[in-house]
Amino acid sequence: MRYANVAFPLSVDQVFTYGVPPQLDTVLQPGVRVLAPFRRTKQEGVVVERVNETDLAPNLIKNVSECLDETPMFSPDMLALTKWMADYYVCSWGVALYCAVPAAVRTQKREQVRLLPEFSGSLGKVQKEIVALLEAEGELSLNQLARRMGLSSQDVRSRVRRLRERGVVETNVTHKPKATTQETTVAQLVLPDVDIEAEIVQLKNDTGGSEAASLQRPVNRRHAADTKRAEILQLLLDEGAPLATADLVRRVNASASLLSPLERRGFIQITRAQTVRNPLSSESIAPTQPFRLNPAQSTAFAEIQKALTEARDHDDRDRGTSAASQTVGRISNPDTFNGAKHPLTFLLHGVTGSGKTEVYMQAMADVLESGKSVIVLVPEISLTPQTASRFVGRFGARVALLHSRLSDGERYDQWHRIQKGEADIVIGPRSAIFAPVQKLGMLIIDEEHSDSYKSDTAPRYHAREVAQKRGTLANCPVLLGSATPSLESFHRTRNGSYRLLNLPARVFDRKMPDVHIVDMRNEFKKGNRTIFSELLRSSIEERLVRREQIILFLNRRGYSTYVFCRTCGYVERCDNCSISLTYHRETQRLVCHHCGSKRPTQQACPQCSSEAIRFFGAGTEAVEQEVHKSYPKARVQRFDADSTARKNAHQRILAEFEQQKIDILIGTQMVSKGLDFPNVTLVGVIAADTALNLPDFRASEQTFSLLTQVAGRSGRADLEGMVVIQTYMPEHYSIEAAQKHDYLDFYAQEVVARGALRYPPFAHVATLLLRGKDEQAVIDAAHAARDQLEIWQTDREPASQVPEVEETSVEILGPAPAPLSKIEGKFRWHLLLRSTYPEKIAQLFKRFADEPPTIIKSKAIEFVIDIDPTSTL
DNA sequence: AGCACGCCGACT
DNA sequence: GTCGGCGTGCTC
Repeated sequence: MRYANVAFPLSVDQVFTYGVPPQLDTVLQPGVRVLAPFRRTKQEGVVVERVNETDLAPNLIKNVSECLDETPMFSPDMLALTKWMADYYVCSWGVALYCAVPAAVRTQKREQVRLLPEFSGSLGKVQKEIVALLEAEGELSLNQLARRMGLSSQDVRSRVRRLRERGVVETNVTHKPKATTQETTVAQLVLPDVDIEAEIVQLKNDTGGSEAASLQRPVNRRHAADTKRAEILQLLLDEGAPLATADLVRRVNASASLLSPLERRGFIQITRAQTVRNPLSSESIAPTQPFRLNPAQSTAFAEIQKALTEARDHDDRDRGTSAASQTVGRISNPDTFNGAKHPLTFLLHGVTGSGKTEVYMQAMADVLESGKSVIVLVPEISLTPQTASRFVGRFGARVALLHSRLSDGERYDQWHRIQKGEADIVIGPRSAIFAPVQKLGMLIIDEEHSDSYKSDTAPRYHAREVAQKRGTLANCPVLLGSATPSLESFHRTRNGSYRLLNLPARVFDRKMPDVHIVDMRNEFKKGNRTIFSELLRSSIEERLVRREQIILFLNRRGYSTYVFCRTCGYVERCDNCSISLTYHRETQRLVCHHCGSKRPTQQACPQCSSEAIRFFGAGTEAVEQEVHKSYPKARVQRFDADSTARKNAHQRILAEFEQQKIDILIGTQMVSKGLDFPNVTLVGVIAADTALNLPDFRASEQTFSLLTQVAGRSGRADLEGMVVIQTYMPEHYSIEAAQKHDYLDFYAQEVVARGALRYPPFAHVATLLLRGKDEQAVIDAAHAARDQLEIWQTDREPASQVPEVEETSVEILGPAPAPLSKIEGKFRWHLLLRSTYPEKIAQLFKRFADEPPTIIKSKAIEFVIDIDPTSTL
């Protein structure tokens, strides 16, 4: 194979053909990252295939300059997976590849600028500034120059280019990896244990002087040092392995200067060694044993186990055929991933508290036993120490935990640990679906309905769909779990593409909490103008008396959701976004929850100077205040993005709640998932219908799911739980179904609504969002986009027409202003595409991305393609 | 996506 | 004749 095709993370979906220098021939396997000459510079990309033929004229072909990996960073499966993503979600292969890898493994380009000895002639003002800076600092990178001068990097680049042409400066481009393996100094024992023990005794005896001796300070100090030395040796002895010196001195609380005498005297050796930055190693977590499964859990587990065994047998039979090579480049319908050939996806539908995690863990143990690995996805929000410790407690150091708080270095090390097979369980958020495990035995997605599995940047993939594809490629089962499955997933159990497993009851026969619906219209009629209904009030009082704990849920941060002038009707709005500002009492600021901009509150109306400015719409801060007012002695804590902003605040609050130092926890979404506190017997939902009123086709599903999840926090142990849901729409089916804990009832009603409107799961939808600062240009672009798509849609060449596919196989709706019509100063319009053939939508969008209407470029309009969006706001 | 190129008006 | 600023189009 003479050439290597390289994909770059550019927006153009195209591979580039390079020559292979002889010394790189063996190492340039598909999947390795390379540096290759690209335009004037070098660019990092990925070899996706080796080929013998090319249409290109030989003189146009350049050679790959450098190979960045000894072994491929992407396995054949991962190449196939990312290719599928590129086709399905409409992005370039290169972008999909780099989305599957942590940013920390990417090389970073730096362009250093250096002054040449002599230069003459006149220079422009900016150029003189550049020269002056370089004279002062010697050498600077382009980015540093840009920052120091407050210019855009393009501006600096063009200045530097001219300086370079005139021989004033020279530049030098380097490509360095962002994170690399870390080396630390470690200490290790070099003498046999007995000798060390003898020395420890020796050192201790020296210090064993009389009390009087301690009055003599120099002696005392030396003795203290000897004690520390003894401790150091003891620690190394106990550890039985080399220990980082930094760790060592920290743990015995000694100075590092004590080490070198020990080395000089030949007891220890101090060397540099590669270390793995493992964020788990410092935590000690109590091991847990498998529980005895109840009948429903056993049945579910048995089914999964059967599939695991079948997958294994299947593997043994077909070893050698690569699933990857068969599927590269084909667009697949997610509904057909698991055709008759691999009926491998399970939906574990278990009510809250039914012990889904235990089923996962026993299935995981089964996979590990066969020498394979498992990826477990959990929603980012529930990636807390509480979740982690459940898995770490069972599987210990085999777990690699990927979470957003990892440093680049930690992420890099975890990634390599997984790749080398040192960790065979990966737990992480949606991006963990790309973890480079070699022998994948199972994929688990907990809380599969969670919208955190949908990426909000290009490519806007859904981890559940990617998991389907990855499972098919690796021939391994996919296990989805939820108390409130997404409509799509449950629908697939009905049409036979998923297998349904049920856990209908809580473990240990615990009862589901009693859910009470309070119609807030009646409270208003009765003259109750406070946030709490009478029922919620009395229920809170009961719990406080009984010393049981309470969670109050409200899906809004801050104090009030809008600020309104009663005289003239003025509402405080964000200048950059089309939403009202939220008043935050704690910081005394009006905050935009979309762009984060803040401004001080006014005493009088900015428009009419009236002082009748009032706050409306309660947020968590208002609930907190109300609780303080009504129950001054209760210990209250808010748990939202504001109160957990500081480092570790998240963990600290949960720990205090667990230790019952907090009576009432007031929270947003953050309290809805995964929290498991036995003493919580009351959950109050302050306003159930905030989400219901959003103009979004998933509003009912969101509401049902949220209510069910929040309600599930109550009565998880021996104490019976109660839930109070306050609403203005008590008759809505998503609220009624949540009251009855009846998912099937909700599904039955929602599926009818979706069918009538041809929304998922009955059709695939996709959106094209156009945004820009010039409102008229955005509107024009949206219409141009619509017209263009319409033409391509009806104008297909006859050859490509499949008889049974109707001419209008893709419906194009809109354009219309997006419900959030302006965000961060950009106006937003969108189109909705709908079809039962997702590949048709992808084809249209692919063409749109390749040849967008001219107005998009000329008027600086950005466009965003979202396939299978989770919301259309 | 970068990033260089080339064009045009402003200024020396 | 140069500099600064910006739109245009290509990348093996």
